[in-house]
Amino acid sequence: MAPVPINIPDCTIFLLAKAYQKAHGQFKSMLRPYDLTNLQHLVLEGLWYQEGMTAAELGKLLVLDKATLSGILDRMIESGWIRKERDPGDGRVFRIFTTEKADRVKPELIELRVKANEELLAGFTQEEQVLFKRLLRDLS
Amino acid sequence: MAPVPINIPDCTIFLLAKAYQKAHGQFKSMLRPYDLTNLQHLVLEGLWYQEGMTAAELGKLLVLDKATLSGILDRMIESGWIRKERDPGDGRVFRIFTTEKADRVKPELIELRVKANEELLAGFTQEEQVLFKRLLRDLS
DNA sequence: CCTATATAGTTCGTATACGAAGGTTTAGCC
DNA sequence: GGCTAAACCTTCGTATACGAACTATATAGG
Repeated sequence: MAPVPINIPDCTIFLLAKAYQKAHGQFKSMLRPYDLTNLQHLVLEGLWYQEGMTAAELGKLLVLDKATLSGILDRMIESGWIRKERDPGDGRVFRIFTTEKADRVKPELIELRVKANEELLAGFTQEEQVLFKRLLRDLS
Repeated sequence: MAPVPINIPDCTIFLLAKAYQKAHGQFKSMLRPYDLTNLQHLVLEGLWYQEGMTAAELGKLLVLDKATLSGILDRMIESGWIRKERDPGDGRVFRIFTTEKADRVKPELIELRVKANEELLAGFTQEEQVLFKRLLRDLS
């Protein structure tokens, strides 16, 4: 990832986009050995937090559009990371579960995410790290 | 945009992705009246900074993949925002220029970007704004 | 019981992203 | 001069994103 050019206007939106691009790219390459995309990994983390969520609940938790999520879930079923079950009580709803294939690598993947975050924040002091996360959360 | 759920793991990459998603979405809706996407607007800003750049130079300035840029430029030519000219000296190169259509709305668009940034940072103090931008720049 | 409305998901269209492969043109080197 | 490597750009394949339209199912009211 090339450094952000110095001569770009003082644009926070641009800086944010490039910071995201960099973090996303770094984690993406760490996930390559698992044949998982960033979003697919995020879905697994969401399901490990709470198994059996509906697609709508998962989308709310991960702040993903239902149209986006629909395709991601399809591909993850295709590749055997998750499975879908119709809700017995509500015919509109699917409940999503991780498969054994996913659960086998769960500790590795969580460790990987922790490491990716550490690397990303490696240049910051503890105070800066805490502050950075607060600012990201509190953005208008 | 829904608020970031409290119960998501302490993941900076996720926070960064969602902060970007929010900023991107807000600016996107501000650009809708102009029939410009965020990236198309960014290309215009880049060209106003320096007209006649090659696609490669523009990609470097804006930190965009050349494959991504190729499609964006095509659509912007199609919709009349920019034009391409073969470099007389180097047959491999295209130089990109804004059109009159773009230059007519230049002041509005720049004003719009400034406003979008202000809104995004509205909840922060001056010190926090400066710090936030520094942290985004210095991310590993 | 039946209709009006709301909710859950899918599908479609358009625009990013980006790795990889391919085509063209230039440049370096013997 | 001719060949190889490098630079510039396009194209292809896959995966997001997300608004909008559509289907299927629930639920609320009368």
